Amino acid sequence: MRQKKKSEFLTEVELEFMTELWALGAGTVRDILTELPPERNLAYTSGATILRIMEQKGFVTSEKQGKTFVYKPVLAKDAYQSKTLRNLSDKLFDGTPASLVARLVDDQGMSEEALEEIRALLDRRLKDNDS
Amino acid sequence: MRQKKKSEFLTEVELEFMTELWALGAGTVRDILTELPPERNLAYTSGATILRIMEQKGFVTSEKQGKTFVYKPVLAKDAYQSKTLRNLSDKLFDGTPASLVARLVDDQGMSEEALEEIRALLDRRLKDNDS
DNA sequence: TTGGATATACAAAGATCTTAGTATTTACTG
DNA sequence: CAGTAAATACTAAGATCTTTGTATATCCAA
Repeated sequence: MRQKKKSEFLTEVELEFMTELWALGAGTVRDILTELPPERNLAYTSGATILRIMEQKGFVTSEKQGKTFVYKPVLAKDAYQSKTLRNLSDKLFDGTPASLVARLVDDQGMSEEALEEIRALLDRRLKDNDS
Repeated sequence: MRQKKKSEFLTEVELEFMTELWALGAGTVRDILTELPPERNLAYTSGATILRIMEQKGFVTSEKQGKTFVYKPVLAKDAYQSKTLRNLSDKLFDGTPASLVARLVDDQGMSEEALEEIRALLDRRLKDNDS
């Protein structure tokens, strides 16, 4: 018997839509379709269906303004990023976030500034924990 | 018309199998099923099907030993980790890996040890860049 | 107030994913 | 050499994902 799996993570297309919603703060089907790249020719009804499903799954809420639904993300982008990283760390990095960073730092073209920035962030964070 | 999309990334179950293959170096259907958690009651034929599909997709190669196929990852775990991080960075972190690390480090669920480890990693990397 | 444009509701087609069953092949063992 | 255990090959059911069409509702302007 298959479990009715609670979909915790956004699908490819859902992430595409959510990214626009996060940027806009909130928006209608039309708003989002307008933001998508022009070569992404998606029928209006497709967009509407995607958002309706996202609402069913609990990723967004909607509020009717006139005849139109305005959709809003339930989870802030930050929170979803964290959640995703935790999952990735568990599934692909043996649950040790340090190894994830190691991989990133090893082969990503990260600028020295970026590295310094992150170290500063870590220093601040570790100091906070001490206090 | 839907594009025949080349599946670049492992699905959930494929990752589960590939994780065992990476740990084993190489293995048969039986090997992998043995490594899976006991509560994961998967029929033998299911495992065989999954690996056959993974081979079709180019994730593994096989070599027959006696009557049995031995499967081997095409991509090393390191390489797949990198690929995944690049994708995640693009799709969810505006293409800036630094913001990915920042989010990870900000995450409350992270132990002090892990943070120290990451800082050490950055220190080492920054020192290397100086030299 | 009625016609047109735009939005929603619903059904569903076709793809992929996950899982397993049935039939066939293969190798060993008595 | 025949029988059995185990592997492979193939088919397919049922779930989810992506996309769209059709029907209906809603608002605004002439």
